[in-house]
Amino acid sequence: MGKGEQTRQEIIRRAAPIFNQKGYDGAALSDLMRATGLKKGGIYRHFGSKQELAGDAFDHAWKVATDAHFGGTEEIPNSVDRLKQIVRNFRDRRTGLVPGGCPLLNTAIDSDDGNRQLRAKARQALSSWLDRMQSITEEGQRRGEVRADVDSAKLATLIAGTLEGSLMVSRLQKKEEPRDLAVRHLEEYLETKVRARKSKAGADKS
Amino acid sequence: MGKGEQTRQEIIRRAAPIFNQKGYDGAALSDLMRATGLKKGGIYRHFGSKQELAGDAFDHAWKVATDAHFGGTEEIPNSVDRLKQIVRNFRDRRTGLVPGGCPLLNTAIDSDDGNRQLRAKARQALSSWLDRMQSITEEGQRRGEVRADVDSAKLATLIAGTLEGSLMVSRLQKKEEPRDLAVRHLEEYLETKVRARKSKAGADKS
DNA sequence: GCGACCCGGGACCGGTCGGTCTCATCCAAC
DNA sequence: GTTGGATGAGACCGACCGGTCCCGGGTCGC
Repeated sequence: MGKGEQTRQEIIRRAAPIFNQKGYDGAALSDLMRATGLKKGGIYRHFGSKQELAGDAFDHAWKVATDAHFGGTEEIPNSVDRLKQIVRNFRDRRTGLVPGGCPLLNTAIDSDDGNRQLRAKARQALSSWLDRMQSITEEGQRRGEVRADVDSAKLATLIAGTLEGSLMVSRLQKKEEPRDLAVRHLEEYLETKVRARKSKAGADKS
Repeated sequence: MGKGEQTRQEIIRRAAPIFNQKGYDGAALSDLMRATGLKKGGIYRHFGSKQELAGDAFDHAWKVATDAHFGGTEEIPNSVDRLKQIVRNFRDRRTGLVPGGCPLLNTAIDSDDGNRQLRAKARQALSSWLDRMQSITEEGQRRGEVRADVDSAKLATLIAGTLEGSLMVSRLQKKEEPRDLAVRHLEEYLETKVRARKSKAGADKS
């Protein structure tokens, strides 16, 4: 990686919190200049536009977040346990994330008017998140760990929505309780409505 | 109501969708001028600052929303039924609302950095919303319609968080399904975990 | 019919926005 | 040591920002 690419990555790393905290319009070039220590010329050498930089910054923030939430859960053998761990990570693994709250939530609201590119990125991020959870659920169904009557897409949507909503409430109240509450609620839901019962015979159809 | 006050209200009505869709910074005076048909002088005669107008616009949007969601539910005698109706209204009563999505969600994210005044308004709106749902729950407990072991504050927070999160997902996906999903989920939750069982004797402690 | 006042138009202000361009400097290859 | 591309500084641009102010006109009460 040459020096140019190195600088580019550094700009992205420094700019991501600004965009995540202030939104696209709120993040002025002057803010980005202060955060990076570069002047306009220095920044625009590496990015064709503010939009391009914002897009890369979102990708970075989202990658950091998903790595934190999914990382290390591949080793959990049981699908339901894995989903529960992912949900818990949402509450417990907050350090190292890009400051400013969930990039998806922020960008979704921020790009609700206009900003096509950012909106597309947010949509893609959401659907890839849902896909991952859906896949885990479906694998669990194949292995008999998840009830056959669970709709994997709906489950993923319910989890994502509940987590994101509680996150907004938590941020607004500056309290951790709402997030914790949502996590516990989803844990119980996963345990009682998603996990296949062990004892009862003939629960699945083969 | 004199002409001045009439104009003031008209400005608020016209400005509310702009702020709700574009956010505080995104709503330029030029946008507000176009929406109201007035020039700067005409607007600034009635409001001391953009902040003041934005605050009034938020109050208006929030009032419209809460009226839509709570309106008419006072007549429902059973508390659990009333909560269920409020939840359903969140999905069904979309017409007449200020365009741009939930003002609380938008303003909470929008004011996450800086903007103290708007943030305070969002916090107040949330807590008043929670309070109303909490009061309904507690009245239900007094009347034996709601289980005694339900934590009314936590229930209210869970409902609000779940609804808001699903709303964000719905808006991002431009689909109604996530919102419908959250409503159904909460309905079931209210029915199975909140409503007091009729049959079993000695369920409460007196 | 007159005077006071309420109202809105629109020129004007300093500041900041995103973006462009030129040029000095740095560093590495030869 | 020389040269050439990579790099970043910073002046500059037109547009637009929120906000102020004054003035003309309409509208009241009297």
